[in-house]
Amino acid sequence: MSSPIATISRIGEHEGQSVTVRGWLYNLRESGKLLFPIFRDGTGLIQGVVAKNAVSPEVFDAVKTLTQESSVIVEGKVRADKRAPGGYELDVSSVQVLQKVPDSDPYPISLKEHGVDFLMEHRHLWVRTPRQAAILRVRAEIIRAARDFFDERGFTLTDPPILTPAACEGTTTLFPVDYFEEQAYLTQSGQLYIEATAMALGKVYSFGPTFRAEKSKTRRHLTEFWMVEPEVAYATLDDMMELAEGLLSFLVKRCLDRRRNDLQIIGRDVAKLEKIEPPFPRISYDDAVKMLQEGHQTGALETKFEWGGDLGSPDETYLSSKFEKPVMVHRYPASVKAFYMEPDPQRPDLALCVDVLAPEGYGEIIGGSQRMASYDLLVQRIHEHNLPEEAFKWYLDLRKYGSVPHAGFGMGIERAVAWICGLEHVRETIPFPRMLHRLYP
RNA sequence: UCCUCAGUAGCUCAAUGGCAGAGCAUCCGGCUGUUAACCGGAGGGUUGUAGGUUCGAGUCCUACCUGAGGAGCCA
Repeated sequence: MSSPIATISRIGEHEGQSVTVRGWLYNLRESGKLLFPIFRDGTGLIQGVVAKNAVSPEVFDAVKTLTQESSVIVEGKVRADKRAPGGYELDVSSVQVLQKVPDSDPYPISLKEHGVDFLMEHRHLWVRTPRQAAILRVRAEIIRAARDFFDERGFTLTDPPILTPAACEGTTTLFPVDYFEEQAYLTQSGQLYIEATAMALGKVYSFGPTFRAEKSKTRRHLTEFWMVEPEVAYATLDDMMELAEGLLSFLVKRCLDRRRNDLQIIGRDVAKLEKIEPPFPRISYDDAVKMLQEGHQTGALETKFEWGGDLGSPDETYLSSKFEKPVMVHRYPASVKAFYMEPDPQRPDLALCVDVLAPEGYGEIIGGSQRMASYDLLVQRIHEHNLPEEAFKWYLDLRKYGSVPHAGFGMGIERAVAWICGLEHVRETIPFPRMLHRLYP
């Protein structure tokens, strides 16, 4: 193979030249003495053409007997052709088969439809299909964009620990870990720790995995997922809402700019994404309750929503369906929210918090709040929630030594990817999803 | 934890209580422009597991296992 190695996504740069493509056989069609192998290299697909009278019998035979996903290095001349899916074809001159998938044990994932369980059981192979690869590229773009967003705004990345001594919020179920014969847990949020680094560096963020041992079985849940969490000293709830709408708009715009082709492969209606720009609608919890009660009267919602409760999944879906942009619901009753949230000075029964609900029924993708600044009130809340004060001693220190108003939020990467890609389920947004009843592969 | 649904060929699915079937994949043959190619042929089965009803169970009943969707909780 003497010709230069080409990348399929940029094969057009080599039009008229002989190139080497290193990849796998995606599919093979034949018509008599013509073979149409389609190769993939991780960046795209290109159709090869092999005519029996144009190559040696060895080359023709080698391609003719190729099986799906066999690894091959092929050499050929790039030619523009309107009949080809990518616009270019490869006139194959030679082929080197690295490993042929045996006839006796063919590649399990065919080009036909498959069931969810089968695909999940073969996730290590499923990621090779063009649609899954496109989703993973969009995920990578969203992660890169999120980091760019915060880096460009003067935030410092500070990584919180993954092994923690106690629950951060004391609400959800944690995965226990034996830590040298001491009980430890996998983190469910880095928030408490980045509150500490925010007091050191001003504007910080974390990006890392989080773990929830909840027995949730829905299209929105994973037991292991990734979160981006900014935390800002001297910031208020309003600052956070502005930051959140800025972040989401930035992520969407970046995907439209750089991953439009992948969104097309996935089948995303990008017209809906084009509308995502600031400002986002802001509604108070009180307003949300009114809307939900109207929804019940018109028959759109089964149960009547009473003031004081947390929003359920159908409630979130209903609210978000009323807007084309993400909607920010703020100031929930303090009783349904976490212990560390600052009360609204106008109405102390409310928490200065916000949930951002993505449109098209994707539900909550961001949750944030202004954090409690008062030492005494925080101690009181820790007791009210029956949390061990000893474990929060260091956290209380932050209120003892130069306490300031501060705020932050967390965005679930997988939910954001699911929304931007328009997916039915978050399990397709991460290479190897961890769910209830799913630890393999 | 609760509710609903589903387990039949490697995959996707059929089969009124009466002989276990099709498409795809694999193999063989045909076709010089195929687009999840097409046409002809071949091989491929402990119907999730264990019991029960029946002359006879993939089908009906009971329990269990596995998975999916939803609720609660959350990002």
